[in-house]
Amino acid sequence: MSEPRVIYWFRTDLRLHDSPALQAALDLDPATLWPIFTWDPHYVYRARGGLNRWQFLLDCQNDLSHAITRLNAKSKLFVLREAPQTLLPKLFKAWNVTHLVFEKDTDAYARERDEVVTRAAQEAGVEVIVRSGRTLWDSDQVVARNNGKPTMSISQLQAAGAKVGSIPRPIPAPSRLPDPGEMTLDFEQDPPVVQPDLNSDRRAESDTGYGQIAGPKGDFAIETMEELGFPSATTPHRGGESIALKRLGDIVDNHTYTATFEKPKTNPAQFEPQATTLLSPFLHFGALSVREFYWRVQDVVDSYPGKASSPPTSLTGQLLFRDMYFAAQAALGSVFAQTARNPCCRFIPWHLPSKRDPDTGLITGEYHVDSEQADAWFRRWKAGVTGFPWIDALMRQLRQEGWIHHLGRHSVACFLTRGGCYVDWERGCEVFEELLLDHEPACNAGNWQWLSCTAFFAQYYRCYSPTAFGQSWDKNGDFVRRWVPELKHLEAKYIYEPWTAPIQNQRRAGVRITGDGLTRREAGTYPKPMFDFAKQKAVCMSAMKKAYEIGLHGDDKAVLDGSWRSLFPSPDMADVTGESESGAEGRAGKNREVSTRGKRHASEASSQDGSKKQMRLSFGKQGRECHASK
DNA sequence: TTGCTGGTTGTCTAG
DNA sequence: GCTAGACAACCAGCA
Repeated sequence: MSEPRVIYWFRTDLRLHDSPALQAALDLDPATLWPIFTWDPHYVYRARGGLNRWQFLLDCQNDLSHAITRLNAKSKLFVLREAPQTLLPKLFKAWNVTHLVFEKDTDAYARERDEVVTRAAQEAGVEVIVRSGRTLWDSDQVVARNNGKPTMSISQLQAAGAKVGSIPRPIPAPSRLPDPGEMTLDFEQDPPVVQPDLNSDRRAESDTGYGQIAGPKGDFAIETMEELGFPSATTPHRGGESIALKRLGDIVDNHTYTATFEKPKTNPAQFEPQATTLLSPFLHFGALSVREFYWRVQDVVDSYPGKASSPPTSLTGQLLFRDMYFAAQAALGSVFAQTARNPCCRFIPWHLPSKRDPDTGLITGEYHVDSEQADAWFRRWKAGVTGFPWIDALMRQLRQEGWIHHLGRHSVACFLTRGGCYVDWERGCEVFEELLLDHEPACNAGNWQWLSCTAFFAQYYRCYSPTAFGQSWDKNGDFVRRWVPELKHLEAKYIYEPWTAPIQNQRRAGVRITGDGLTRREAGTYPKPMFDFAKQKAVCMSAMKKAYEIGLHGDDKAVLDGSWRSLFPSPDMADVTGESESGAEGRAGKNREVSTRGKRHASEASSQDGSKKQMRLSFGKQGRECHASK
């Protein structure tokens, strides 16, 4: 056999430290190794990405590229601008490749992509080597050890993980890299499918990213924000493996912080510096290995003389949650990120339900406006002008910096869904997908399901207050003053409920509480709250109770064919099927009706069926992993 | 089958 | 300022 000529395909593993896949490539002792990154149109056009996350990705790529060049002056991260499914088969031939090596990626799209690429490699006689390194344990093995079921609790994850084996220790970064070979491009570029472009409204200029496979100068350079048509990012958080390792080092040097960390006790209102590690964006891009993170922390915990915290609240516990969501996604595939067809996700007839592609059954990113009022609430939530300063501060920090504290995410997610607006969690999930630096499809969908009490968590009566919760952490409202400068000079006793401030106090603080935040917002004003929270909380709670009693899940026939309407008191309220346009107009203000009529309906149903468990409808068992036995 | 316990991260009020 | 208990009541796992 000829000497190995290896393509190492970087994807969500933009690092040199602790990369089992890169080590596997080097173990081949190749004569030639091309470190490449394919600029994949799927992520550029079909996944939502805000400016801040694009910048963070480019930071990670640049840092990795410099690190590669430090090991071999002839090498760097070579970026090729074409979909990997079409590009790699051409490269196999053009570069006379013998091996393709990459880290396993269990995201729904990534699996499909990698299957296509792997088949093409096999047809070209190229050996494919894949190693797991993105999670503590291989997610597919976790699922297998969880009886093929998605991991829906930390205890399930821990039990399955223990059966898979011990978490591998990190391996060192390589000390040398082989030369890259010739990089002839004697083939045509397959142009990307540009439409639909979910990121078009963020581009200030036209996207020239696909002008040439090797970039505008033909040197396989890393993309720039200008090349992609994006204006500058606004986040102060920068990416790259070197920053990640420095930050991790600083964290574990503080033994007390590392060993006694308890997530629920960290302050969501703390800023500059934040109360948590801010390492999640690095995990997302693979600029930091999760196993490296785990063992660096665990070693501190093991040697800590005092009482250390333990999972799930400890630092390593946070990583377990990440693995739990990854394994749940690995088991369920694409439907994990939506209600429809997801057997583990409860059906709640939220406002603003998603439209679905009738062919694939997957949500399209568009939604039905079943209530103009709910749509206005959603737009105000998204823009950070709800009139609730705690919520608005968080949403503005998210938009500006791409990061908010986990408990802040809880606050705004609860507020949008079961604890305020009664808007579909998929709407919030999409906004987070766009804005979060650390957006991880599995964790984002899982956390939205958790907070909306549709999966993982069920205590819907525990509801975050948009006023009291922030106040309990930050009595003076410094966090609000930082992000909602309109209220900067308001007295602390009014800062979380500015509408209660007498007009003289508003005048003294230089602010007037008026308007809806969306139309004709005048300088020196802050909007009125968009609803009476106590009332709206009661409406939501009652509606949740009703939906729990009915007990539908995303894969129930009644959910998929729209017949769920006959089971709910207000049958025209919302539509998760997305296939019917009926009932999509103007039903604002019916929430209260839902809650009061819901009680009657529930009691009728109970008396007919005898028990709540029997009330759960069961239509076909295929694919049921979470509630088939009910 | 029944009953109990625990579940990363709620709020409010009385004492 | 702190704590305990009420609020209203979910699910999964286990004995």
